[in-house]
Amino acid sequence: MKSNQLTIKDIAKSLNVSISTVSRALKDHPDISQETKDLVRNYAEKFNYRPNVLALSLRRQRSYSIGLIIPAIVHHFFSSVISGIEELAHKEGYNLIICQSNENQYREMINLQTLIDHRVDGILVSLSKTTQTFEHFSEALNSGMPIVFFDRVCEQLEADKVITDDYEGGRIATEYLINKGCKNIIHLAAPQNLLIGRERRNGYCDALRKAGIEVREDRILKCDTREEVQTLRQHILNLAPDIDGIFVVNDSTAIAVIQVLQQNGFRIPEDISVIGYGDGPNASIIKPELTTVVQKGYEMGRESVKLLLQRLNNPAADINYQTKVFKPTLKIRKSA
Amino acid sequence: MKSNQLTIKDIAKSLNVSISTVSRALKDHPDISQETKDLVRNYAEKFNYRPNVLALSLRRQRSYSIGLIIPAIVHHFFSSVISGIEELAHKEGYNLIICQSNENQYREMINLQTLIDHRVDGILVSLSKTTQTFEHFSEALNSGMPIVFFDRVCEQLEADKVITDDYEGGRIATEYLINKGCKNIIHLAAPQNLLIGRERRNGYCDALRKAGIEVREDRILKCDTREEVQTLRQHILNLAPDIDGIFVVNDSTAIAVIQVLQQNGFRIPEDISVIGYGDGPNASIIKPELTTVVQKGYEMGRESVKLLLQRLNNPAADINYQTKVFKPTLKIRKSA
DNA sequence: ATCTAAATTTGAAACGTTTAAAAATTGCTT
DNA sequence: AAGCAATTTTTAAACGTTTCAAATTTAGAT
Repeated sequence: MKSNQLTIKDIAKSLNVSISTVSRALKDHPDISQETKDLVRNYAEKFNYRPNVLALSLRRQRSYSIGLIIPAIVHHFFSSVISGIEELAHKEGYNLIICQSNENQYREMINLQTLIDHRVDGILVSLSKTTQTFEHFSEALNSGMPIVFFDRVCEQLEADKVITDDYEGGRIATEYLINKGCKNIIHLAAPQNLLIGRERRNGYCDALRKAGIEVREDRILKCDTREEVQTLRQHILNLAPDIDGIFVVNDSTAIAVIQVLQQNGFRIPEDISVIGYGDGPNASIIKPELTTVVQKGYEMGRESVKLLLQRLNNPAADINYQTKVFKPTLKIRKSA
Repeated sequence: MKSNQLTIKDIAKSLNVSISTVSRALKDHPDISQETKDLVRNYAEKFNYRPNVLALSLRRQRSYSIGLIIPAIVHHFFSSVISGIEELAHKEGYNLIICQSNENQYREMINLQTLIDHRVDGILVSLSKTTQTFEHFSEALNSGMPIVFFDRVCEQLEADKVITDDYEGGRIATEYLINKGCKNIIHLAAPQNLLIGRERRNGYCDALRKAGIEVREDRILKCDTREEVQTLRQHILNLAPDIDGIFVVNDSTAIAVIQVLQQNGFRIPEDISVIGYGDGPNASIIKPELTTVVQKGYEMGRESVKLLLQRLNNPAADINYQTKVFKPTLKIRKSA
């Protein structure tokens, strides 16, 4: 923040006109004579005047920046969401302030406060895994802050949302396994406080029921990271001889499972079929290549910004929250 | 930017004291009586007063935000750098404005201007692949904007830098191949306008020379993305029968090469050894697992912020730019 | 009671911008 | 040459803070 930046005031002094004349000349206000406009604009051009965005925001009561709270940047899904957000936001003249919650509710709350303090015009959020209460968000919403939730949303919060139909995702994955002839399918699930966790699981359960297969609680494991696969390694291996299909809540966990199984002599998909969720670049690196549910991160990012901008540009429409739902598809490769 | 946010002015009015008293009470200024302090602070607490960061920045002539220009968020290396940056920056009270250049010089220039317009206190940059001229940066530097370059830096620019010793990286990778008995080693290189591209290549060349192996131009291919591997597919396959080692400038390209070679009947590492660069999560998914040069993204991110903060907190030390160099190590797995 | 010093509070300017309203300038008409 | 309208420019307030300098209040000493 070097303050050797030229200001409107400097221009006014140099040119011996008033500050407001400069301001108006720069934005082509009809009151100003052509002569003066040229004078001011040439000077501004020549010395590379750039308005101070901070002052503008303060004056306008609008910052043209939007905040993002995201569990972790390093996951491919999230970073592709960010790409989509960044792309559209910048194109529309907004800049992005990104905060990571690191899957931690407390950090998430701090992040939210930071963004409010910075007077962002709106906020995009994907909930952390450990978030159990939502007052911080409902307070912000009540105070009038536009918030769009994406992917990891929460039912209780009335707000704009962008999601994939995770129930459907769980269903088509499980049905595919069933159609392949699998009879004993386990599910490695996300934490059940997350809606996406419950939905994918429900899709899985309903698909089984529809096929007349009993849903067994001992065949649903909470396991959604590589690390957890290591922790549950023995448990999974004990289960392995009795099962012929696994529906896993995300790709990297699915890959870790495949690796563990392969190391222990199980053949994928001959002995056990595995389906992941996400379709990141890893999916086509693992051998056998991973059959997985496609999640459109980039598009979801864009859509979230769209929804937010709609609300920003139309603050009248107080109510009428929208939920944009992406339909998941199954990318069939070799692992199932 | 809902303006129903409580201001210091509101508090002053409600409490029938002056604005400056409120301001001072809140920051525990010794002039203010304990009584008044309590009064003000209780009120502020009760109604959840939060200072307007925009106004603060304007007044202080310091925004406590730093800008980041990065080629692409979706690459694991860069997203782990971001993580490191975000972590430390937030901890130190700075917030982060992230811009993607998408490997495009023009976008990079726009990004830079945006950040300057936002009066960030300093900027972190990793150059885009297509950046050929550097006036935009030297101008910013000259005007006093602190800039730290990381990973993709440029020799001509005098500034703080954080890099890995890429020459060394190229050297140890190539030497390892030579020690394994490889005699015909090709190099898939990054664009040579990037310093990292030249350095890794030079490391490769020198290692060959030192071993008495002729350096052949036709054995150095510009090829640093999955897509380019597809484009050069036939060329690579034509070369393949005559070679026994490949040093590739990044992991994802290395993986793509392995896949192409395997599909065409070459065995890795028996027929051809392959070494990558980066050590992202993909490296241990591919079969055979990838031997690769380790790049510490998270740590480089943190170090960049550290350097920047040093400069921000010590604007006196005009000169004396620092370059922090990380020593690369080789992670030996199965592909070489 | 008055004075003085110390303690406390307030007013005003500043950061860089916009904009409503007032003021000054111009150019026609007569 | 005066009057008037139209054109152009300026003044001032505002956005939410901080902070210097000035003003006010308090309390102790006479």
